Amino acid sequence: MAKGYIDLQHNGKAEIIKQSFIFSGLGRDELFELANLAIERSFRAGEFIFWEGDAPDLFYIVAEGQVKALKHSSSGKEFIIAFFGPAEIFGEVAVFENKPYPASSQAVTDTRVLAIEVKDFLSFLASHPQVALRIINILGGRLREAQSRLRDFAGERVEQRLARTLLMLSSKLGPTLPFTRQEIADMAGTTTETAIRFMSRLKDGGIIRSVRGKTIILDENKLKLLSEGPSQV
Amino acid sequence: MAKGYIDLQHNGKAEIIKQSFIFSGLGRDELFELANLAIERSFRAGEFIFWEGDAPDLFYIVAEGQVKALKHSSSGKEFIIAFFGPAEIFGEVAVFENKPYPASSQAVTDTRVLAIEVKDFLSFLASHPQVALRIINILGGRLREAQSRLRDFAGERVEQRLARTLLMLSSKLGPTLPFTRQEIADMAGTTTETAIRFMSRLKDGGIIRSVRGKTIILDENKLKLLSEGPSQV
DNA sequence: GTTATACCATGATTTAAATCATATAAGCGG
DNA sequence: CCGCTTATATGATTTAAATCATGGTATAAC
Repeated sequence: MAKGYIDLQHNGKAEIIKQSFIFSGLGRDELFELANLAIERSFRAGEFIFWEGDAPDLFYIVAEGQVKALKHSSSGKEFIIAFFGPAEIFGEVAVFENKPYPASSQAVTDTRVLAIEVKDFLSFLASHPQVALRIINILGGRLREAQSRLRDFAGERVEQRLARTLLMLSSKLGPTLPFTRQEIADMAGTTTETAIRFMSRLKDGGIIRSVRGKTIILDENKLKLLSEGPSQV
Repeated sequence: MAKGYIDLQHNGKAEIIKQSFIFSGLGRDELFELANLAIERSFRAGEFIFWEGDAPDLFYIVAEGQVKALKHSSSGKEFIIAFFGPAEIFGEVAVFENKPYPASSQAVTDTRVLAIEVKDFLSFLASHPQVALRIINILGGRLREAQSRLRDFAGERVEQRLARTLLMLSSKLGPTLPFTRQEIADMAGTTTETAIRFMSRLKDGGIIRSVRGKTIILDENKLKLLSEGPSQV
């Protein structure tokens, strides 16, 4: 096989790996080392990458597309933990504890991911402590946000939860949010109808504009006021 | 100061540090190095160790007593994220991101803690990668549990949430739980009255026995059945 | 181009849990 | 030992959000 061809393939994976926060400080040789370990996989929109409860044998990075992590209640109701875009790691909670994946991961759009065998990844980590520190940073951020959402679910009304969900999504993705009302409802822990009513009020108030399956936030400051809870006069 | 006296003091701190999961693999010299860095502080029951939003300058380990991490809703309602007992680290979410503490920490009982300056701790981490891997393990476990609770809050009824809260506490502390109905309610995201009604039903059903401020779980299997959600006939 | 499905929308009704009210008992502090 | 505070308990009422029902439109699939 022509060397040029191999290098191109490796260069593609290395480029994605380099964009990932936890690896962005690595040198060229280390990036290629990881690229050698990484397998690329493709999934159609709607396909599951792994299921909650599966054995955690692979560590994942999104190369292209969008992935959501989700759990189900005892009655089958879907709850969306997070969305992941290009260069983001996912499935990481299970991997370091050697316990089953705590959530399922599903491709929202047609998606390509890089997968690294856990044993290979842990070996790599052992000799690259700066990557471990980056992972601590990522996990800390995710734990901070999870705690914030827990507090919201325990003690805030549904419209605050919805407003905060929109703000969190826009801080991550920008003002254009590619989500249906049902997906927004599943992240905020409410029903589709409740999310529809709330979003309609935002449209009427000039806070958002939306077309089917996509929401554009026009007035983030008003949304922030809504997220702060009932006004205390 | 007599050397024997210094060693006794160091040995006390080193002993606590050694019991902490993240440090349990360290050698004697490393434990003493950390003990040198650690400051001991005492708090009376009810005192706050730090507040949500404070700058994250210290990393903490419980030496003796019990600490709770808590947040407040926009209406001031208290939500308990977790309890920490001897040898457990806390305040760690903020420290690795250099962002404010996301929750307050309060001594539940009279409590002694060890505090390490963040800059000293990060230096220590940089040269002890096995500690970083342990921290990843701890953060992963906490994130897994936070995601599970998020799913519960979003989609389960209050009695499932209460039953799961009791099961989670007992898996950590054993069958005797030193919590009031209000503390259990604050962890499960409900009101004190709702928790009281639920616990009274458990008493009537022979599942628990309780005395003021303390609950003993008698039948964990029945509690598990209750936690599984409404029976689907 | 047509049909089916998914998404958005609105209204009416139900319900789980919160809220409010009140009472009793246990434990702590002086 | 007494008084006060906190914790547990029960009942009635309210309410926020879920549920159910129905309809319209846009988009995708055939």
